[in-house]
Parts: sequence; structure tokens; C-alpha cells
Amino acid sequence: MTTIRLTNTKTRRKEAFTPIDPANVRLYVCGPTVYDRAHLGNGRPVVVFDVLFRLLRHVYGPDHVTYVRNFTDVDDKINAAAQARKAAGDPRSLEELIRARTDETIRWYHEDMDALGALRPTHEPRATEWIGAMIAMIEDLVAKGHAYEREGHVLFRVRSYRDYGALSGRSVDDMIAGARVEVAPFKEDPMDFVLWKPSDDELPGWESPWGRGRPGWHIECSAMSYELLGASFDIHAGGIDLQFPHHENEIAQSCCAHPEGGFANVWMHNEMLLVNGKKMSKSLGNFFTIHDLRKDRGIPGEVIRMVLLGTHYSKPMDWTAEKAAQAKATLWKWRKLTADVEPAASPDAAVLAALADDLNTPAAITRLHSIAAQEDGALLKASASLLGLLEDDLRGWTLPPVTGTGSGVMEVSGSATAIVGNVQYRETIERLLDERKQARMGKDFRRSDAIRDLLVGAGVIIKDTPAGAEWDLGADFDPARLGEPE
RNA sequence: GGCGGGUUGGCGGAGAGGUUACGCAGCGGAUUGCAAAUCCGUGAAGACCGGUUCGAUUCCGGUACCCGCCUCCA
Repeated sequence: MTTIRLTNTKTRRKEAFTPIDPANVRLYVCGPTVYDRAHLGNGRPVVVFDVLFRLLRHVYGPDHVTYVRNFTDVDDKINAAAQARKAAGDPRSLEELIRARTDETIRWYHEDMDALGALRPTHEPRATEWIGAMIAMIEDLVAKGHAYEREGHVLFRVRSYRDYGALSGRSVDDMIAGARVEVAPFKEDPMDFVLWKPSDDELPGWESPWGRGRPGWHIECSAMSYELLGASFDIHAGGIDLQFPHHENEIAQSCCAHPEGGFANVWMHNEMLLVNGKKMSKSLGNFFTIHDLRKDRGIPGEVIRMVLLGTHYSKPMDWTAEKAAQAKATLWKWRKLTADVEPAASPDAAVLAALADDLNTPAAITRLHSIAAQEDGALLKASASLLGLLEDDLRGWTLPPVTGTGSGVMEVSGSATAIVGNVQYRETIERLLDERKQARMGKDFRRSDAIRDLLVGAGVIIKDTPAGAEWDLGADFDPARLGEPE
């Protein structure tokens, strides 16, 4: 059996992965707070850990992996958005407004992540549907002396968990020394964090032993992972920015509530994403949602995926238009090579080995290049599928619609030339090529070159062979530019 | 101040203590009316300073610069 090696943040080493139960390998990834469209940075962990999910399914069997990714649908940003709608005169109740907004955001999220080729996790729990489990866990923590109530809040007593800070390599004393946290006067210790907080009438709330209130941010992951995966599970993953405080707090809560379990054995963190060398931010004008890239810039989801997998997850990754263009060209070539090809029975061993070596996706992609160079479409397809690439659905590879010429959806033809446009494009292209042929036979090179420039400008690749001209569509084919020459 | 990541050829980006990474671009050739596509060939690297070693881009120590986290953040 393939040995998977993963870098464990907890031990800061690359270790051989041994599941607790090979018949049920359990993975938890921190999901989004659903207040707005997912941005490019949200896509990175989704795609990276989707590859992990695919790898685990390949090695242990598709029915032997349980993948949980949560939706945080209780949050102050969500509340603020709902309050703003209400203030603007929306007649619905706050709860209805919140539910409508989070429902819509989850739909968007699924749309975007499906486009990136991410498989849906086994479970996608919403925090608001697990409030009871959170209250139960908080009560248990209070009963065991790890938490205390003050003025309607319940706080976790950081000093009661000896290993607090171990994951992120900090000590409580160091953190207090450099603390910039706002310290509520009722905290026993400045680092104590909120498990439950009171809600006034303007905020969503649930009845609890401490009055009407809502959970703190960290408790949902502890409660839901316990309910769905148990007190011990295999892998917990997320962005490196979550390492502290979020994951540190999850560990403290879970290990204190369920000392019989070890919580997550392996912790994995992906590094951050930059855009043009800088942190993505609205003020720098380099902020992209995945929806922007797909719809406004016409970048297929698969291309975004390829770019995200082109840098190892443990390194900062820079998004540039240049990378997207390169990935697009490569995938286009590969798609043509694999169109209508039945995938091989198993993936290439070197691709599998690269992924098993701490998800070395760049090395796996390098190997795909060499398989493509040998024109082994069947092996290419089977191997790329481990990375979630070159799957059968076209996933965002569409032609721009052209007025009067129909939908313009790309089709995979049965011919050896692979991907062609719809029939009208084909007729236009072949008519132009025929005109060019006539012009060349008449030595009217000015006209033949003008036709050629037109076709090339529209993204058609012309291949002149001794047997005559063949053609293919380039990745940037734009039928709108297939006008008449001169 | 504390914790962590990065620095490789024109660009992107890996592995490995000693043998071609790879992709894109470039250059030379074949081919072409000229091109394109394709094929063949090819130059080019590892921030800086020390150390270990027969040998380091790869291990160890230090310096510089860039970035992130410590407050909501994937």
C-alpha cells in the first residue's frame, strides 16, 4: 500500500501517515464564514485539501474516508449585514434575513468550489444547526473546571490546560507580554477566550443555561468534529492564519472536554496566497473573488485550480495573470490530448508517489508534463484525475456567446482533432481556410496572409501540412473576431 | 517584542550532498512563399558571509531583505 507522508504542524516534521481506522479515515477542514462571495484565498485550502481527500480515497477506498468541512453561519459580520438590511426597511425578521443571506452565500460557495473541481465533503455542518452540541460541550467544560461564567459570558480558562500554545509554539506568558488583545475586565486571565456570549434583542440568540446568547467562534469546530468524527480523528487542516488562535483554542476545548481522545493526530496548514506579490486586499485593488475570475475574466475554474496546485501548499503562493495564462495553455493542450480517451485503469506511479510525499502537487504536475509528452492520453487522464484535473465535465471551458450564433458552449468532438467549436464556427473557419487556399494557389499572398492573420487573431491555430491545412481552436478562441478579412 | 514562511536560471517552480529537473519564454536548425503549428538541438541558476566535507544550491551557524500571524481573516 502507498505510504502517505504529511508534514504535521504539531510536530513540525514530515511523518508517515497511519490512520486510526483504515476503514474510516477522518478529515476535518475549517470552512468559510458565509457572509460574502468566496475570495481566491478561500480557494487554496479547498483545492489543496481536496487533493488530500482524493489521495486518501485512492489509497484507502472511496467509501473509507469521511471528510467534514463546516459552514460558520453565526458571526458578527453576518449579523451586521442583516441589521443593515433591516435598517434599510426589509420587513423580514433578523433570523429570516440571516438565514436568507447565509443560504445564498452557501449556494454561491458550492457553485464556485464545484467549478474549482472540489469534491463535496461527506458532511458540511452549519454551526447554527449544532448549537445544542456546543452548549453541551460548554456545560461539560464548566463542570470540569475548564470554563467559568461571568456576566452572561462563558470563558475558557486558559491556565487550566497545560499545553495551551503548543501547536503554535507560544507560551501564555509570552503572549500576554506582547498582547494587543482587548481585555474584558471580567476575564480571570487576559488570554481566556469566549465560549458563549450574551445576545441582546438586536442579535440572533439561543436559550442556554447562561441566558439567551450565541457561541464564540472556536467552539463550533470542537463540537461538530466531536459529533461527526469522534474524540480522536486523523487530520485537521486549514490556513496557517488559523493556527493561532483558532486551532489552538479548538485543541484546548476538545482536549479538556474529551481527555480520553487526542483530538486531531495530524495538523496541516496551507500558507497564504498573495496577488502580484502582495497580500490580497480591497484597498490594494488586487482583491478577487473566485466568481470575479470565472465570470468577469473568463478564467475556467480548472485553470484556477491548476494555478493553485502549481505551488506547494506549504509555501506562499503568488497569483498572477501570467500564471493563469500558462496554466490555461497547458490544460488546453492536455484536454485535446485526452478528449474522448478512456482513462487508464490506474494512475501513474510517479504521480501518486509525488502526491503521497506531502502533497507535492508541483512535482506531480511535472510528471504529467512528461506523460503528455509521450502522448499517453489514457495515463494522463487517469493520473490528472488524482489532482482533480482533466475530468469529464468541461468545468468552465466555454466560448463567449456570440450574438446570433447560439450558445457557444464548447463541445468535445469525436474527431482526432479533439476540441472544436459548434458547427457554425467550424463552417466559418473552414470557409475562410478554403478562401486562403485559393488565394495561395493564385499567389495572392497579401490576401492569404490577411485571412491567416484574421484566423490567428481569433485564436484559431492553423497547421499547414504537406496534405493541406488543418486547424484547431486555441485556448483563447474568440468567435466574435471571426469577421471578414480587410 | 514573540511565533512562522520565503529568497533557485528571463519568468514560474521542484527534487537530490557528487550525474539533464520540469514548464513557459529565448536562441540555432529542419519545415514554409513568409509565417504558424510540429520536430530536433541549445545557453542560462540557487540572496550574502562563514563552517562541515574529497565535494554543498542541497547539511550547520550567522547576516540581509521580503511576507504572514500575534485583533476578524483560508
